[in-house]
Amino acid sequence: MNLLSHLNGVQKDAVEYTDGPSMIIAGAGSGKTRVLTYKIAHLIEKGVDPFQIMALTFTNKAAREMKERIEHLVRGTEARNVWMGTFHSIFARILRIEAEKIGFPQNFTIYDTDDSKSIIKKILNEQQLDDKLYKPSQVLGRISGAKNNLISHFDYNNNPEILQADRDSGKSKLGMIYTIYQERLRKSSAMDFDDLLFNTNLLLRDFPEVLIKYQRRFKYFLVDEYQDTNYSQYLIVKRLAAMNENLTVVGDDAQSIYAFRGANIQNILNMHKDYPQLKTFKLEQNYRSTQNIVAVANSVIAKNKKQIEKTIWTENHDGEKIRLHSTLTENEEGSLVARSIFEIKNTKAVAYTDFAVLYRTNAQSRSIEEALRRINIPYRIYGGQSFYSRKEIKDLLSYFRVVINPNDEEALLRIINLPKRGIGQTSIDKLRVEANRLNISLWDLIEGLESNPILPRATALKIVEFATMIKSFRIDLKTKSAFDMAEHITRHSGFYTSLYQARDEDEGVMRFENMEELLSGIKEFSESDTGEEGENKLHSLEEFMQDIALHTDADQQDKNEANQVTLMTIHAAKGLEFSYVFIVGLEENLFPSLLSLNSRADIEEERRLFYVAITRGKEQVFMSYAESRYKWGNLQYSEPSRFISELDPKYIEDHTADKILSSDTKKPSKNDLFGAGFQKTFEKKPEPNKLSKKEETPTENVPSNLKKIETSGQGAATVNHDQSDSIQVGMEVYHDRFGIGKVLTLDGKGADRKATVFFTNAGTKILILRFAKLRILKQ
DNA sequence: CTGTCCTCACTTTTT
DNA sequence: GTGAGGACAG
Repeated sequence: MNLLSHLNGVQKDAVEYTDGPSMIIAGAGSGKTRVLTYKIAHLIEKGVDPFQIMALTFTNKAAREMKERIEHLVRGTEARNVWMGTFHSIFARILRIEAEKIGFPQNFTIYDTDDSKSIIKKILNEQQLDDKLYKPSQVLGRISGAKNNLISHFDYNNNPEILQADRDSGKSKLGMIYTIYQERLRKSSAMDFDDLLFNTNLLLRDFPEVLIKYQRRFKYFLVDEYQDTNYSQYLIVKRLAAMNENLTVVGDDAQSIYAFRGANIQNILNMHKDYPQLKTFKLEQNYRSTQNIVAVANSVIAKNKKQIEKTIWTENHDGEKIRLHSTLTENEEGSLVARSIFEIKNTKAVAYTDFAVLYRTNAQSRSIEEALRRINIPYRIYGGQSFYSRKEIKDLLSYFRVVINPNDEEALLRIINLPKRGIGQTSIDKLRVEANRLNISLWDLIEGLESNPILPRATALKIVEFATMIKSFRIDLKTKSAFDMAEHITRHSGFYTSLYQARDEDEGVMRFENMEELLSGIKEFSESDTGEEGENKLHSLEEFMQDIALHTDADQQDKNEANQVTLMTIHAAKGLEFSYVFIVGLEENLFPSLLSLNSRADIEEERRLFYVAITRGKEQVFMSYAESRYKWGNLQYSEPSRFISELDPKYIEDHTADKILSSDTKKPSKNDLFGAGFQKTFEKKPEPNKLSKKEETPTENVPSNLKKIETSGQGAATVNHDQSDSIQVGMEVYHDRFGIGKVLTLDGKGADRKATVFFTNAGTKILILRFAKLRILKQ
């Protein structure tokens, strides 16, 4: 196959430039993945052994998709031998091979963020530090930041500037926490995410023979999303590629959205310093989006000061303008989106998979979700609570973790009394203190408990029993298949029975099913024959578990890849594209996030995030904001995002005034998808509570332009002497206790009629009008 | 030791 | 509204 014929000029040049360092600056939608996959395919066609190619991606999903695409391009099954994966998974693999050199067992456990946080909490507790001052997530962030810049806990505690900074912020104990944290990890034979990269750097720095081994082994390196790499990742690549410098990095500074976790845009800006003979290719033609989308995206990103100069353009058609809408509440925003999807789907004959709803924070998914469910639109939420982070799954995985690595204290503590076996908190605390005192792992202590009676006989006996059970599981670890092993553990630990019996509880059935799903996933894994050499290789539980912590929800192969609308954060949407994209929650303090308002750099990152969101769209982009939204359980008033005013109005169709018109004059026209939505949402309960579910009338399910126009006049015709009946959204009212306020929403009927009112002095209150005796100040 | 009830803090974004 | 963690009774 002539690979190169599918590429444009620059793409072709970039693909053909195989020997030597190169950087591809790839604008959104410019065929970045295409170039990467074709380049790898091209290398293989040229005769490069796939085993000598290392391709690093940002997500597992990207790796998998790229692999599939290469397999389509290259004959045979060769392509699967490319070392392709995330930084974390590839180097975890290498670390397992070399673990002993840096003092870890080959079966070390990878701790996820929950595990890490849990350790931090324990340390804070033991050290009697206030967890309000030392917020676990912030402490972890600080440690993570240090590691990503290759500052060990030793370096940290010897760096006067860092220590001073910590003292200045009143958190002088951070260095100590870092040290203890690392000790705990080591005692548990565990590494956190950052350690995987940190320790890889140690390995390559301190063991020249290892460095040379991998430098010889890999001849070609390709790095995707290079703008999102941190210093630690940068240095790994630099070291490995140092021998022959066949390094290709692909990225777009305009899409750098992970600075918050240490990504360093300088990595891309400074490439030419490390590699003077660097060849740079700029992919500037966008093949994905319409003229309007590209233009509006360009107008947004132009507001950023710091960027590599480039001009993204497209030959695609103009397309529709970007539609901008506002609603009164987040629930109305949800309805608006749901209705629009419904109508576009029907008028344009497209699939649900062509739609995506993108938001800044996971918490925003709820209102969208409810609205979609209400009119029976199938959807899938990515991110948020992942399968692997559900309690029952974490519990069962903890069993497997302990069996594989009994030193894994986090896992051990999770299961030592699960199901209940009479080992309570008091005993566990005593054991932990004792283990710390002896400086041994918790497992080492309980394994030899008979000879160290620090607990009442009865309790000690129960613990010995538990330890014996774990030991018995360990016997078959190397000989049994992953599934046989997993099933054996699940049944003989009492875990299966306890979940089975709990099926009549609220979430019981789901838990049980989740457990079964995990087991069937393991079964699938056991029976797979993806081994590089020969099919009859036994797939062990150890193998299954080794990078499970690195899997996220988005990586799960979409089995029931039905026709579904996609809901995800903008971060999660990076690299994806959809015909119709809804960007919701464009409100100040939400997007841009409140926490980003401190510095220009942070705002610029938010803006890049906005840019990423817009450029996901192929055909049309919709934006919306809600004037009020629930935060921390109560209603908050919000203002439109500053980003909205940065959009070039030439490409915008502004509907933010619609709702005012819709209540009296405006009639929905045929293609006014949103207008109809407003008619309806206007007098619908904005807050779906228990009642709204069952009281839904059949008309609820028919989102149509034709309905309910007659009710749109709402209050205009109502003549009633009781003032509470004439209260309208937007009015200024007076309350005896709360003072002056503005009516945000109204819902309910008759005696139940309620108003959400924002009071200047008292905040937002929901009032039952029958009792509230509001007086109208201004219409 | 276990279960239940109450309080409170919580929201960025992810490997 | 939710989930984690503390207080307290059995």
